[in-house]
Amino acid sequence: MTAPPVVCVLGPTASGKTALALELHGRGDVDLISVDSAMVYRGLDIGTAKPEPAVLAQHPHALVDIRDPETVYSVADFVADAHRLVAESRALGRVPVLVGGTMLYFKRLFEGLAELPAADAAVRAAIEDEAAREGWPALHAGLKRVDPDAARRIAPHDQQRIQRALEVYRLTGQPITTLQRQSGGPDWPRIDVALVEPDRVDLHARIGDRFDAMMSAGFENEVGTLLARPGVHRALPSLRAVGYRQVAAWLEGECSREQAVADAKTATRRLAKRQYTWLRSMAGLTFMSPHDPALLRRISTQIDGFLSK
RNA sequence: GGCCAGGUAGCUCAGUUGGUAGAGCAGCGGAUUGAAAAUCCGCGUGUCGGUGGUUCGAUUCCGCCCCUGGCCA
Repeated sequence: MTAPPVVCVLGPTASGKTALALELHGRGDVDLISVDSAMVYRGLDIGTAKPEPAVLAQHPHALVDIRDPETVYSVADFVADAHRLVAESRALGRVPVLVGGTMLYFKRLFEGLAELPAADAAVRAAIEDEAAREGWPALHAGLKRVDPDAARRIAPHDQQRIQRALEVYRLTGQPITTLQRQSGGPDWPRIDVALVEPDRVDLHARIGDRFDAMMSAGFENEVGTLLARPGVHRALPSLRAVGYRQVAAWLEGECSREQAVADAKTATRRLAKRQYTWLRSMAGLTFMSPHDPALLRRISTQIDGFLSK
């Protein structure tokens, strides 16, 4: 018997991925695995467009609600979790369906993640301290001395990447560029689908309407509840997610509600734009429209083709 | 109907003493290896309301028309 293929459904925010996932799950031999850096957090529900608990009970999604919002989930955590879940699923002869919009997670899952040290809070704090005094371009210049290749591809104000590269160098004594060479992806047979709304204007309209609906559904209370947790603060990845960041700014008096709503919609549109950029850069994707009436059948036929081989 | 103020990028506006125009926001393109819904890099996208006139040349000056807002009737 051939091992089942791995189905990957990638799509920008508000593109209809969840609806497709639920339909695919109806096949019966499918295990859903979420690829979403925000849905991993418990308590981030409305703002992440997470399916209702009743829906999740009927159509279980792995990697949803697996972390508290005061913790950090990383691409390395995801890659490890996804490998384990995919292996478990295929060992049972079932079809793993990875669905989501966090393109970096897909990219690193497909191409492999180098063996690098995990984030180190103390080292990061030290680097941030230096940046506050000298500015990121100064740290970038320092990076240039130990890892010229990294400095060349990282911009002088790209604080996140400068910080990571310096962190890895301080922890290992080796340039991140050298360490990143060792990586390779799994050799699963894959069916990769990019679910993309053909008209960006329509997507923008949907994003606006969806955020308004989130506000009507009590999104500000959700953010308020999160902020009330003792360990939660706005610098956390969970609270920096689109929508959460803008509403938190309003709730803490930095802007009006109206401004927060407008900013949240803008941030969502920009997120979608970056997701389109990822999709265009990734090879081997089959682009499909969420409006395609034969969408489910087309994917299902491909899965059956693999299974009958 | 009369008077006044406006009409310049998707929006809010600046500007050109006459040489076809630029900011902010929005938008678009790109990068992406343990925070990625993050973090960065790049790009003005325009019948200067319309139409005649003056001029070598009009978005700019003049006439008429249209539209918007305000005041007076």
